[in-house]
Amino acid sequence: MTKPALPTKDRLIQSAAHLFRTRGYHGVGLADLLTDAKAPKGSLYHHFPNGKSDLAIAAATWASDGMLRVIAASFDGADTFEDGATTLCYKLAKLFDLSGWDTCPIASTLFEGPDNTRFRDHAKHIYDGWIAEVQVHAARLGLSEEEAQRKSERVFVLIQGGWTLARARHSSEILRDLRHML
Amino acid sequence: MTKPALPTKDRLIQSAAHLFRTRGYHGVGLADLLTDAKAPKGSLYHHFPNGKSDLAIAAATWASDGMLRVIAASFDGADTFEDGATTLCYKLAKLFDLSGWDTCPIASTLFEGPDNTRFRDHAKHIYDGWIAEVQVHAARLGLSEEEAQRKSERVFVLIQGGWTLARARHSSEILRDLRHML
DNA sequence: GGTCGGCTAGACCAATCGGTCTAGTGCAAA
DNA sequence: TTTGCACTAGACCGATTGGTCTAGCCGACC
Repeated sequence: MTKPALPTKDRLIQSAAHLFRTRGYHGVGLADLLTDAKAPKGSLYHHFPNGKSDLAIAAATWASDGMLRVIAASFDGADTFEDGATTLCYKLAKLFDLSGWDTCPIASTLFEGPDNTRFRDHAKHIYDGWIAEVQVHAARLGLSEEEAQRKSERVFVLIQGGWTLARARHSSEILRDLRHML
Repeated sequence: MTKPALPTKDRLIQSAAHLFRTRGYHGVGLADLLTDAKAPKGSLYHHFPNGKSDLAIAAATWASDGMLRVIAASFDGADTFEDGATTLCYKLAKLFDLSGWDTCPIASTLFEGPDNTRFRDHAKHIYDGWIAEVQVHAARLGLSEEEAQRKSERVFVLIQGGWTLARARHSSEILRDLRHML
């Protein structure tokens, strides 16, 4: 579960991303976190002066960067918007199976934090970033600006909802079926 | 926030549903719960021998029953499936605004509990119940069985994803826009 | 009137929570 | 070699956690 080659800060971020995703922000104690990351408490508060909440923000950002890469990879070789979106659904289905059927890493981390406005603002920022990324590809693939916006929001909504249902069912099938709802 | 007329058990369930929805299962302590419900600890463990986890299941069930009523009310007077689904979107948008922009009560309660299989199985059961309810109305309104299944799953996915985005944005607009994605 | 059981009431508990603080390590620049 | 700083290490803290347990209230039935 741990990667001894990585620097402490990165190990903390990745452990946090993983644990928050599976058990939620409040469901993870510092003890679990530090054990998983093989780091002492002092290191946590050195790298993240505000402790758990700072770490949660960093973990969500890190997870979001990964998602942005998946979106880019899905659309980069695509000929049409539908092709790209379909590839994205398949990639996420595979990711879902590999991850052990966890929740959306952003929602599980940022939707229940103590410092509500800061967490929620960050979630909004991250989600808007995903939609914007899809939108860029939509525009590049020939959609009008208005169409690009509408369709990228729809892709986000479908994926978010599909992921939730997939988690409840322990099956990635619905994620692949999303391609028929584009 | 509390309804002194209601019996203790119901007050506990409704307080739990409300608090779990806003802060998540682990984000709510028994102390908050009991204060909000104006009940002593003894009553909790009398009505729910397994404590917090039993209460969470009951609260999710109660919230789900409300959702089933909203679905039924939306489709009952509808002439077409699209009409019913559109009404549902509007009703949920209004509910979202009234609720103070909370999360889906099922996801926030059941997706991070300690006893993972029991909680997740219950979430699946509830979600499948919602989809089944929509499906019944779809069939009644003339859709073929296969179409009814596909469209009811789609409605669920859209609502679930839309709700998440609405929460991040603190705006119910996207929920109303879902009608264009049906 | 007595008693029995559903329910309330909250003191109490060990365990765990997030966070602070001091001491020490090890590398890099002077 | 010495100094300084980024970082590690974990003991320690008060507060809070979920849960147990005993005592007693109070209305219903005998």
